[in-house]
Amino acid sequence: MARQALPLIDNSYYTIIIRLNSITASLSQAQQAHAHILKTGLSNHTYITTKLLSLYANRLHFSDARLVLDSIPEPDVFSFSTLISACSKFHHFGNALSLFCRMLSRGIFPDNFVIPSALKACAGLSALHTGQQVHGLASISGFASDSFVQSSLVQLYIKCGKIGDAHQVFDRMDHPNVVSWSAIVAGYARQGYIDKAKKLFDEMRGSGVEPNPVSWNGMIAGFNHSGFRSEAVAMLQKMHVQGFKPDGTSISSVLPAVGDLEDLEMGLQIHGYVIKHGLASDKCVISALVDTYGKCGCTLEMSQVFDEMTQIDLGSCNALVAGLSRNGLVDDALRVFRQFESQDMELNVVSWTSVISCCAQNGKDVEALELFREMQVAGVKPNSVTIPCLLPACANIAALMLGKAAHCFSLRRGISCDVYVGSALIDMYAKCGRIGDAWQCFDRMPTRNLVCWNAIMGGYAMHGKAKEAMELFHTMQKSGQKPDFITFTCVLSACSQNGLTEEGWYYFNSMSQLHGIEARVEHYACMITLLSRAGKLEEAYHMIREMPSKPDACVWGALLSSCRVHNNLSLGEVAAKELFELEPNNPGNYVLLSNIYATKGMWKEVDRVRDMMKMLGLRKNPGCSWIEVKNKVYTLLAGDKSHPQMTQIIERLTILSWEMKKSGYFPNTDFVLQDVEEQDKEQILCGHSEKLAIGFGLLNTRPGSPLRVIKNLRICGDCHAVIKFISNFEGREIFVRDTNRFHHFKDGGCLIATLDAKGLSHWTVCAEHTMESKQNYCRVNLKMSRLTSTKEKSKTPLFPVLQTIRIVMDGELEMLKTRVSF
DNA sequence: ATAGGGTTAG
Repeated sequence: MARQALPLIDNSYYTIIIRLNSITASLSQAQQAHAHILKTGLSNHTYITTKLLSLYANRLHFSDARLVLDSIPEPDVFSFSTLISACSKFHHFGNALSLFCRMLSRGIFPDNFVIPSALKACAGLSALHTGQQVHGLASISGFASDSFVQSSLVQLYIKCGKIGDAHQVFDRMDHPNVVSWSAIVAGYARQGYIDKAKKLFDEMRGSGVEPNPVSWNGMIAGFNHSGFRSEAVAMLQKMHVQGFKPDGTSISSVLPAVGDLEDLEMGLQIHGYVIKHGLASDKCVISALVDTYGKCGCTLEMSQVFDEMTQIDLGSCNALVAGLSRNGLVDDALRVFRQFESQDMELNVVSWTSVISCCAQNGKDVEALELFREMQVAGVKPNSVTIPCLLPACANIAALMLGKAAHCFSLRRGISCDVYVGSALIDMYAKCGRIGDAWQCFDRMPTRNLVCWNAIMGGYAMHGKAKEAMELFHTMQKSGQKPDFITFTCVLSACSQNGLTEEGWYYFNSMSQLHGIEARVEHYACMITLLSRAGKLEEAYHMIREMPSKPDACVWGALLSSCRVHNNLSLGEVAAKELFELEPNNPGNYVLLSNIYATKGMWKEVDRVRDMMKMLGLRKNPGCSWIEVKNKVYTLLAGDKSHPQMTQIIERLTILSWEMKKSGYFPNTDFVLQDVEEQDKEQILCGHSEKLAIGFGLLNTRPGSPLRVIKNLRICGDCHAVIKFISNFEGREIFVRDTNRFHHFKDGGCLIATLDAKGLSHWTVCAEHTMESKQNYCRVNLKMSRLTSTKEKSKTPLFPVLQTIRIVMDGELEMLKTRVSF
């Protein structure tokens, strides 16, 4: 489209151009000029209007720019290009592409300036397919050999992970300049092709193009990104040796690698370099330093770097929160976070995700969900990192509905294919008893990494589906994915739950022989469980003795649990003695031992264990009876003895107890009552013991409907027997999960299977705890929540959901209170 | 008028 001829003499025309050119910052100047242009009728001049459009666009006033563009009677490629490139420049990629399409649809032919802008937008959106179409367009338009176009194509393909395609374009370039060289080299480094990257780096020099600091930094960042940490550090050293001065970017690219390597020495050296070269004013360098010290466990140095910072920077604040959380200083992390919040800092998605992840990783599941709600209220949008941080919290408290909402959110945001999101979803569904949904998530993933495979295998193992887990193990290998030690933990735990001794041994041995993976404590724990469940207690004990590393609580716990099942006193005492050392505050161990004594009628010893617990301040009552359970219920309900269900509950418990005794369960001992804090009445009521919870569940669900018990605790022998008995007696399926401790989980009789989804109200008994903070068990909180019926579900909005969920949860408590008011 | 490198959350 030819531009309009300039008027010969038109003062206002030149005046306005001079004026437009002189506008530097102020938007109001642009608006004034705009008004003037409209007034003088100069808006027909494409050159002027395009200039104006550029003013608006480069001040991020896209809507005004768009208005101007639309007002141009015959816009040319230059007008469109101006706006499209501004959109791309400021990351408004969607706008850029829609404008590009509009341009094409108006029959305006693209030029070699607009195509790179469009390609940049495609790269920004990782829109490979659209990018390929633009590539095609560039080819038929004869711009495929334009070096800017080629360079943009290289960028696009690298961004979309198509390094091969990027290289093809690159190869066709006549004389790639340092920019293109750097891009392709960084692309290879980022994808983890370190040898290829190094080779190209040398080739670049060979072809007479000298790398500049950007080229070096690209390599360092690329290596770091693909997990080649030592390579990244080595690259920095090489850069330094060869006389290139590492700048702030080099330092902030290499520091994460230094932190991951926990190479404090290197960190200190780099810190020295930073001070010496005046890089301490660089925000990224500071936040990376905070992060590095945090990763090296130097919280003092970390705080020092943070405090010395002259200007507060969000990145460093986030790094500080993460560093505190990483070093177990959860309360400090939360306090610091709240402090930043109260200072009116513009917290971003990283800030919120850090603190959510901090809670979720430290047993504060409910807090994590509450923070997620606050995040939504604050108007910060969760992303593909937030969701996998949140999902474990959902899984731990079996908040299936919220987990599903997070799933819907991921689908809508198009992040459900992300390997982290997908793996977290698989895990969440599996832990909420929905192995079918977990499988669907897995099945629909377009790309899977090891984490995904492990998640689904772990899920099947958790559900006692050993056959499926083993099949997946082989499918995975066929697909070329190599197993790691977690894979073997999943497979072995699947075997151990199903008594597959032979298979267990096979996988255990093949681990080091075929895959070069040394057996860790958790693998031994699986084998110990497998052997001891099969009654081969001596063999299990022998294996513990032969273990290369020090057996941990899981190992001894597996033995003790089975000793309780088989009532093997001598080995039980050995295991208990070890456990009392390793986990002096875990009441379950004392209970298991005292149960063995009780079975043998050794009441003196039972008393001795009781005394030990009393001395340690462990509020547990080993070997207490159903009578005591009943008394407990009375005490709890003291405020309202006339509750309509009270009598029924007591009756039910009495009948069950009687029937159990009659059927020969527990000839000598009675049930274990899980003791909890008096002040948390609803918690006591909800999860005082599996037996109570199941009792309530039996009472409040339709006969025959499945129940599930979700526990994060080691389930001791008696509880197993209760569950086993009730499932037979009531003809109900009772699903039990013991998070993260597959090998302690499930005795022969406990079924684990999928819950039905017929909209029945299920009771979910959640024991929330898990944190074994290094050595000791923390306090155990038991919780109960109810999964809503299908009807209720449909009323619940998806996202943002937490507010609703909270209300539902509180509502549940209300409901509980009215049912069994306390 | 267009182009390559950075921190913090999994």
